[in-house]
Amino acid sequence: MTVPEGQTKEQLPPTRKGAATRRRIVEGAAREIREAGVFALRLEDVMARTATSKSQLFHYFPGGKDDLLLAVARLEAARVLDDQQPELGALTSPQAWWRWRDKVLARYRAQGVSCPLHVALSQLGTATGAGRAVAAELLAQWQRRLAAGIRHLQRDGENIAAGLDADPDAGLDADREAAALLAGIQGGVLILMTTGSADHLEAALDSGLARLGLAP
Amino acid sequence: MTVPEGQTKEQLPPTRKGAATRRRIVEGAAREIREAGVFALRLEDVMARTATSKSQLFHYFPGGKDDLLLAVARLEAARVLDDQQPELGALTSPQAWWRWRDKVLARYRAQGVSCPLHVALSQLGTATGAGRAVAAELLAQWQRRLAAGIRHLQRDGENIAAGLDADPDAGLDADREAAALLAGIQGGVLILMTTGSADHLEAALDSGLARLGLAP
DNA sequence: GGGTTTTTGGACTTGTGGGTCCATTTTCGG
DNA sequence: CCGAAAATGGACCCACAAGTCCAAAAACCC
Repeated sequence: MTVPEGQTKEQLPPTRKGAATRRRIVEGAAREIREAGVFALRLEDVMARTATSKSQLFHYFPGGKDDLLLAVARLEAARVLDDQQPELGALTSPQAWWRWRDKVLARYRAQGVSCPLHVALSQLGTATGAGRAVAAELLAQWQRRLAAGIRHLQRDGENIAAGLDADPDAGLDADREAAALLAGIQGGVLILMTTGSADHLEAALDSGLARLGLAP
Repeated sequence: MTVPEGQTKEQLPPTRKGAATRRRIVEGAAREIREAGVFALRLEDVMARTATSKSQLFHYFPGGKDDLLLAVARLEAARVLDDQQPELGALTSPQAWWRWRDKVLARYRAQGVSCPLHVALSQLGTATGAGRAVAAELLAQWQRRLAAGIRHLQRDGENIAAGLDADPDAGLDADREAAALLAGIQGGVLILMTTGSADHLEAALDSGLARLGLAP
């Protein structure tokens, strides 16, 4: 109802060749954005890089540029979680948590000042709603896994410190803490994007883990 | 050196009338953005709303749209800190911290899904560097005040709990904790912008304050 | 009050890059 | 191997808002 135009449907091409072309276009656009930024992104560039014609672009992305951008956003969103695996999927020990922390930090340090997902989303004109949905879904999944990891920590803490009461994170609401940690990460990345320094991201991660009772 | 074109200089009009016009334009553009978003922002709209002509726009903002956007960003950046006063300037007691927390939360809840500053910055084409500078300066000031507040808390803690060692925040690096807290806020706002829910912002704030030893 | 600078009006240019169309070729199912 | 559906090439369009210009009016300074 709130999506009057735009082509939000994932439309998978029926033929093998078509699917390949579509993939090529999306990946090419993604690389283009990573290298040159979204501002510079013209359909022509994508055409040149992926050796396709305009008719193909509009064939696979009837909604035009927004549609393509949305596909790129989906790709990049998937990559965000993938890049944190396998740790994010199995935050079952303090060691796993720290490995995860290091991976996140390294990933965003390497990515540097330009976040393809954030920037793709920000350029979405008409299909803003759909873009938000992609981002929201990513955040939800991310948070879910963090919360699972926190609960794991809490269970282990209970077993080990049964009888004692020194466990720092026993009384915490796992979802809420996951939300706070996720917010810290997002903010850290945002600040990294504007200042070029990952200090805030690192501080947020370390502060968050400390709060969960994980000492460096 | 890295600013080849663009008009980064603040150029204050020499005459009274000129200054007024310039202000009118910036404020009109800011309102326009708040109401309709940046995507919708056309110079014509600004002209209509502020009763100015194109020559005026380019007279006061030789760099064109980017230049204007930058001015809006500066305005909104100033507003961000102002809206947190007077608490942010005097985080000298737990009560002040909590009042500040409430104010931040209320401010961003009211602002809702669209952050004028963030969105103005994101639309800056050429003058991206200058935009980053504005954002970086805002973050730096913000963090400085948080850090000052944390140090205050630590000093008070020492006095009160002299001899004891139960003070939770005594050993913390104030700047680092301020950085983490700021990251949480930024991330919370970012998430608010994409999901419409302020839960993350609230979680980040509460988690951050708890870490500073401030119980609700 | 006169000369200079600033401010303002508004018509005109521009060019760019997104979007449309149709003809041709290729793929694919049976 | 044939006919339908899908994929592709590339010419064309064109809206549209950013940016330019010059001349008239107002403000300022002494």
